[in-house]
Amino acid sequence: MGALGRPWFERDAPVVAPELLNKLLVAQVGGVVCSGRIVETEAYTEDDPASHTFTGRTDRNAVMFGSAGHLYVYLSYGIHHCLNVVTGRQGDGQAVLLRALRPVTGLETMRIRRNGRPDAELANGPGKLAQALGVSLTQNGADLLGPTASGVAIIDDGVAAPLEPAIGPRIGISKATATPWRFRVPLTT
DNA sequence: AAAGAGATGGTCT
DNA sequence: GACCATCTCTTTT
Repeated sequence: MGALGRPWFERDAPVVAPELLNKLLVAQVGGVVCSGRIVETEAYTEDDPASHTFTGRTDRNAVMFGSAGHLYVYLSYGIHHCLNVVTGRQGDGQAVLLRALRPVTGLETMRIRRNGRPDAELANGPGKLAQALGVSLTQNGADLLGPTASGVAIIDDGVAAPLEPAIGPRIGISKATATPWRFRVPLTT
């Protein structure tokens, strides 16, 4: 139980992505605390054609070039928000996209935010989990390691990352589609 | 069960 | 003006 140190994140995204599995993402928005266990991630690096940072630093992706352990939020398709954890050394331009959570606390609020959708569909996608937690561009750049000062944090509650995560190609991209940088917690029996 | 299309807006060429 | 790190609803097998 406890916080992860910043050095823990100062490694390449493809290394951090599988290790983020089973960590808790906690968000306090509007006085309500919601949390979920991270069950699917994707890695994006600076020399990766599918990454927002591939063509260099811009206003939008500036956070990705910042220090590790911060939250990079962007608007996807003009409708949804997607949450990323910045990794690597300062100036690197790497991040891990959080693709799915298993809801742990704040289910009632999540159901409302997700418009009464079935529990299985509360946070089983990158846009869905952002909506369920109530996180949007307001939290872009938030420090995920501080004592909840930002309202969003990643916590290690002692559940280890899976020894053999399911690995596959990333989803929803048109470049570098063969790179196997998507990681999932294996289906439990 | 699978495939298709519309929504919707910031970012970049 | 094109392109999306998506989601949901509708239409078609």
